[in-house]
Amino acid sequence: MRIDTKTALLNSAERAARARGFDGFSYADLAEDVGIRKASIHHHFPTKAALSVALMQRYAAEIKEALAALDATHPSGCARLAALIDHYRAALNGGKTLCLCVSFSTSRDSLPADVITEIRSFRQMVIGWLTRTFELGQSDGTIAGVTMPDKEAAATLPLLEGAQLTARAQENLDLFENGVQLLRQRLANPS
Amino acid sequence: MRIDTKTALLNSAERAARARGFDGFSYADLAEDVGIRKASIHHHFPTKAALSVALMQRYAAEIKEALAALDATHPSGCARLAALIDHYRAALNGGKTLCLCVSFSTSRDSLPADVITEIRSFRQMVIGWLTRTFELGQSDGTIAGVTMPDKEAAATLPLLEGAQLTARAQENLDLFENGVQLLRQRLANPS
DNA sequence: TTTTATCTACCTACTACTTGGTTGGCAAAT
DNA sequence: ATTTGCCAACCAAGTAGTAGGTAGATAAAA
Repeated sequence: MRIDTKTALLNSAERAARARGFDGFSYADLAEDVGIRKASIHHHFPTKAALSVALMQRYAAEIKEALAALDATHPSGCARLAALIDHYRAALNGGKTLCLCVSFSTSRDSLPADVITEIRSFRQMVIGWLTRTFELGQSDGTIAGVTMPDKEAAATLPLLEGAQLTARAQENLDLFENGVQLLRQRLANPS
Repeated sequence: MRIDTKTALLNSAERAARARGFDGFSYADLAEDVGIRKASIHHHFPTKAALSVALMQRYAAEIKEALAALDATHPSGCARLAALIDHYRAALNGGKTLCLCVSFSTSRDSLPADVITEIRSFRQMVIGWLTRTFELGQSDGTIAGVTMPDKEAAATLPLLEGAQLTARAQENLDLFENGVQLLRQRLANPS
């Protein structure tokens, strides 16, 4: 099944951005990857800034769906949290890529204001989800030691992102696991 | 007092790298900042890769000294940890810069292998220091809830780094504080 | 002390690409 | 007929770097 060029470009750009950051890839990289001329990309994305907006919006929509799916398929707080940890681990692609939000954050000065706003919304959304998850884990007793779910959430997202960074720098998933080990140990019995 | 050009270049490059990442600044930026011709920079740093090595080595040496100074001036576990948290907060420069290690991590594909190795050593050094700090905090009773100092350390560095990322993306120090709030609450009475 | 040689650190001019983008055109699909 | 999506050709600015040269400082020799 052939996908449309615009989607192929978004996929290619996302891989590149998550591996090398916004300043680390160019339209020439995408052109080669997708198999069209560099100038043709402008038909779909007139500027690199526009591309970054599209990337971030798509990424946020996708994780929104993913979080909803986690809610639907995991009944307990601990199971949900474990699933999110695994989601962040999987986003590493064996240590080759980061979450888009993370990779964009260090080159935020190169990004349009819209994307900075989207990044903020993205993090707020995930922290909101984490807050509810810690609340659930507190009430169903499957996450140990939760006294302030909102503060747990506010600490957990930077932990996941920082652990991604470490693992990405060394291309080593064990380093992600080292970072989240204590958190995993608080989970009753994720299933 | 005039500093030597090489040091001025390192200072300029460090500011730029910590603000915009390795791929986000060029020799032209440094030339303008320091006030010499771009081509002259090659006299001091033959390649951008060599510059990155020098930057990382200097940064690691500086934080090594900083950690030793924290040890000397803060007798309790909680005081030391609080001081490190403040160090990472101060490295944000009001939200304008990141720790060099963090800013380099997302563009690690652009960096020489030596720097990747240095980044790993840097993080190990900080985690080692954190481990000893949590051990101290456990034995002197000034950090609450420490059962496994090494695992605490392994979680704390990514938390600090992730919290930096969040604050940098939005240029808002409150977001750093939100991330480390729970950790701060475990500190008895830092002084 | 003066002169000479060497070193350091800068310069100009240049290289070979590379970057994100513009423009006009054409072929295929609708 | 119109729209979509690609092309080639091009643009101006930018990238990391090379090479030869010069001025000033410093050290060594006369």
